[in-house]
Amino acid sequence: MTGYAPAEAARRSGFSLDTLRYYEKIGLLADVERTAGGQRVFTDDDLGWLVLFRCLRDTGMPIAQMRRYAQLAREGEHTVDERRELLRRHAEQVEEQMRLLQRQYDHLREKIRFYERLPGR
Amino acid sequence: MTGYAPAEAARRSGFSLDTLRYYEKIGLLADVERTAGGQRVFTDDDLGWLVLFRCLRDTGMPIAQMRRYAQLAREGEHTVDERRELLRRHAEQVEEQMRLLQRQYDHLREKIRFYERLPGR
DNA sequence: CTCCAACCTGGAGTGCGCTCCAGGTCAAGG
DNA sequence: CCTTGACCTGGAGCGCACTCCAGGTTGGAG
Repeated sequence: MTGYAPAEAARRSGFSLDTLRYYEKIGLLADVERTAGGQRVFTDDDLGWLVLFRCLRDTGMPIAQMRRYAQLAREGEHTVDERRELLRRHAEQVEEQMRLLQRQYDHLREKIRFYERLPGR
Repeated sequence: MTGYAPAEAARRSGFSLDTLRYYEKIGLLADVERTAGGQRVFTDDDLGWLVLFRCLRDTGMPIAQMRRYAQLAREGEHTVDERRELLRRHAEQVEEQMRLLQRQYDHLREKIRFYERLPGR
């Protein structure tokens, strides 16, 4: 029964304390356990969710969509198809994002080459 | 002497009219020509800048830095070294961004594989 | 038991990059 | 000339994802 204090959860997940509270407030992270006194105790499961949120956030998924995913997961087994499809559609968008980024990176490198070939240094 | 009306410039650059005006207002795009009556006329040169801004924006450069670059370019030849370095530093950040995106994309694909391997469909 | 760093809440504030609006002006086709 | 759609300005507003704050509570070390 591992439990992490807020500061520890923040350190492990890379999110700030405020962000963890925010994620709970908007219903991304649900039912975070509390001590008798009301202080949060994060479980390994919570940490797992945070790792996923980081992945989705870093790949540009809007919070509303992450919330939808989390919501579906909470509804149980019968939503697995929808969850899988949601992730697949997102993955496609990430692929598009990567292609665009690569393309613009190539432009950028060419622009830099232009500067490097400039006469007089 | 090609000149483009605002709507045409927007179409060609992919930026909205409002964004074009905004870019001029904040000093990204300087000295856009006008008709006698005050309406903007975009040149091929302006369009070139817009293509660059799109590249930089799509690769995540903040507007303040784009403005700095544009400022340097306007100051003349003696800023080429600084401009090149600015672009190089940015390119490095884009590389880092691409690595992160790839890493998180891999996580995402693995998560999707998890769903695909799920027993019972 | 005391202390104090870490935690709590609700709500306001921030930064970014646009986007929209009202109320007027311009200019090209008919 | 007249119409009308594209354009102008200054400034307010928006959506997102946090981030910060005040004022109070908790809980483990000593």
